[in-house]
Amino acid sequence: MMPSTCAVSLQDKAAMPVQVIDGAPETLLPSQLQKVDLKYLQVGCDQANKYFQGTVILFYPLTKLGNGTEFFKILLQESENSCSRTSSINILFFGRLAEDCEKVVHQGDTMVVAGFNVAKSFSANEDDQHCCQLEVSEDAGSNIYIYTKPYLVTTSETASMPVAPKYTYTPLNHLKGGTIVNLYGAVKFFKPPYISKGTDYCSVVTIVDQSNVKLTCTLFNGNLDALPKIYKIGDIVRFHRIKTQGTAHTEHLSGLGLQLDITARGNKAKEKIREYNEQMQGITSIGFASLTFDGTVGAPIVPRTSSKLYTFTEEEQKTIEELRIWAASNLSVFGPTAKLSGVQPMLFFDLTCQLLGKAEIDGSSFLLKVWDGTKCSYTSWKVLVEESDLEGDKVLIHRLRNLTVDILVYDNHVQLAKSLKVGSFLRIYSLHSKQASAGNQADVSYVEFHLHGGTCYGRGIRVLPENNPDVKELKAFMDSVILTESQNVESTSSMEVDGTFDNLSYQSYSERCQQLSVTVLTDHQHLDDTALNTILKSTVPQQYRIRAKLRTFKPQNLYQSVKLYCSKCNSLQEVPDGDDFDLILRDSAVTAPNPEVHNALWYDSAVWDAANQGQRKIVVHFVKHDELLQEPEDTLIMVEGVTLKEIRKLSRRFKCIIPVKSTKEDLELLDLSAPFLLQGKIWHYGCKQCSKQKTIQSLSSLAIEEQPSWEPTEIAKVLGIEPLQYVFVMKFTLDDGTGALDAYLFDYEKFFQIPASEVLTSNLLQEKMEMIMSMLCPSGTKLDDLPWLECFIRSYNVRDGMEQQVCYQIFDTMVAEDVI
DNA sequence: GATTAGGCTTCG
Repeated sequence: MMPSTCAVSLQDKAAMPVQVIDGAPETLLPSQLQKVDLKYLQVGCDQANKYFQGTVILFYPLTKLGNGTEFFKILLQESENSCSRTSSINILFFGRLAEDCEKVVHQGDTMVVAGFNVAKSFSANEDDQHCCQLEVSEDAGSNIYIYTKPYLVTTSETASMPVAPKYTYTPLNHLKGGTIVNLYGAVKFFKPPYISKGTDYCSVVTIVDQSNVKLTCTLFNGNLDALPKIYKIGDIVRFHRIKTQGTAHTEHLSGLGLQLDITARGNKAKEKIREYNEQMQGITSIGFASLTFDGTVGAPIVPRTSSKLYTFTEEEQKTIEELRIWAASNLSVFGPTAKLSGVQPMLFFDLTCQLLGKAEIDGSSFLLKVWDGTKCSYTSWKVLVEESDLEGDKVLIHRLRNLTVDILVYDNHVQLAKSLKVGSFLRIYSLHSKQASAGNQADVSYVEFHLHGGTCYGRGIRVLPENNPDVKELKAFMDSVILTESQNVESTSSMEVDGTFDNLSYQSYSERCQQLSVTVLTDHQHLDDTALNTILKSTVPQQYRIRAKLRTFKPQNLYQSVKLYCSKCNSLQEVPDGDDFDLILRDSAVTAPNPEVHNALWYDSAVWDAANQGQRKIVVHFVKHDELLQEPEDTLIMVEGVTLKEIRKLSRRFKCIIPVKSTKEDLELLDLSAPFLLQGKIWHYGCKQCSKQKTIQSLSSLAIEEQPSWEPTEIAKVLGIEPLQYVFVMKFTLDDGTGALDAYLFDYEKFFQIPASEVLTSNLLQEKMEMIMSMLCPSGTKLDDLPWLECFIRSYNVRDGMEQQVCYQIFDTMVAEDVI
């Protein structure tokens, strides 16, 4: 190959059909050669001494024809756009020329084709492609000159390249339909790239320039990066090779020899060419390229592009700055951006944020957990999601839970949302902050964040690069937030007992806290914690997972926490103490036993004289089974005339004891202030309000059963008694630093793993419960040093006369096993 | 190898 100098004539190089020359084409071409204009190119014209010059837009793979001849095809765009609607033409290479050319040609090269045949094109189906094609081969004496990128220079090369770019830019008021043009404009409106229903990404961009004429461009590309990187209204764009379609279009068809061609392609083609909405529009055509610049006046002029090669001159810098200045005063660039702290309900706004977590909700909705370093001034909703479905750093999400908002994106945005990487910075356009409040609590409202389906108003999501100035600013702010936050964590951790936390990461600290939780959830583990202040502001009823400390509890005397509860009338009552029972027993002992009711079919009766107690007689009725007495430990007895001391003694021996007294006709239960059944240390009471007592004879139905189990519930049932249940009722004052609330614990056995029915009669169980409470809430301890409790609570309304009150109840929670 | 969308807020 010849050295790349300019002082070489074409004739000297004629022996080499494909030449690569590093220089400007005009300086090398002999004067006798005439440049042809596509406008005047026709089949049959004499093409001797003619050459065509264009830019390589596209080339196809080298192939072999049926006869074995090498074949290569490129698309050349006329270097100086003649404003005709045909600006490009196919060049077909045959034989050695095809091979040689394929080896050296690059997209963007300028090519001069001399010595060609003109033939009718069978593949020119684009509106801007010429109906003819140029055929070149060695046999035809063709010469190809390739000028490597004389018009395409990078900014760094600008200084050393004396060749000025030849691009011309059409002002928007000078646009004609059906042309391929280069444009500058300020972005007045845009839709961030979204996945179209076809095969490409689509982005709609409306630009405007100093002529105040706007043009809406519909841009397609299979490669997301090839679409303009517009981040906000007011950005400046430069489009190369954009095709216009519009009103003036049909006028230009005449005289170009295209009318016939279109007719030949039928009505469908006509339909396609017809303008949309009688408006000029821009559309991507082959070779479309764009540069995007920040629209801020005075900001560095750094083009955003995926292309490594692009022209860029000082003159263009001037154009951009002029457009910036014009746009600043003529374009409303105040986008509806907002920080979370400034979010108002019922608003559409653009949010710049970082993605912390994501989760698929269903086919048409997707959850994004984001933050922007500020705290939403409204209570924002939390979308329930299985923890296992949530992608992201759960510790970080938990840590930033008060600064994080949940956004649901719908329909067409789901696919894009799925592809987002956790940690990336996003701008979410036209995000809807929707106020929601539930029913009777209109004053307690919260904000939901939706990115509705569709692309109206530019609704969509765009990933911002890390070097974006807004992202840089956001990151710096977030770093300061994290630092402040972690200092708070440090100060908390340094108070921890062993003092070894100080150098641990937040994650270790968090894990340690997790371990230190003295309670565990028995369900709902997948739910996120909700801050107490959020709960206090939220509608009722709802359920939450919380993490809080037990500041104090009531009653402090733990025996007072055990109550009797009727699940039928929801009443709670104190557990009568032994003295009450003793009095009732003494009272009933006054009534003499009735010997007439002794020894029935289903029980045997035995009478004793109470030692040293005068007239008092003790009667024990042994309930039989299958007409036989059972072993004492399986036996139900009914007793008359006993004292508390005696009945306790008996209850150690017999499985079940029913205290009774005699009437004239039968035996009957004592007053329901007394237990209707004693089983070991457990005394069973019935609800005075709900019980409808039946006769003692009803017990016989149980006695005849094959294996009478003497279950208290069954005994109660046949006797018409509504049994009361032992429950722990306590009030926990919980505090998580954001707020405090009183939550009731209403527990039969689960929370403490101690049956409420047994605790009053067991010193061991009482000690155990005291120990547990001293673990949950050690007395004389500062809040910071208290252990964490993981709890599940529900809110509910309680009507007290005219007043309605919100209450909270702990459930599905138990004391951790290692605490017990 | 054409098609996609064609600005103008919401089911959730």
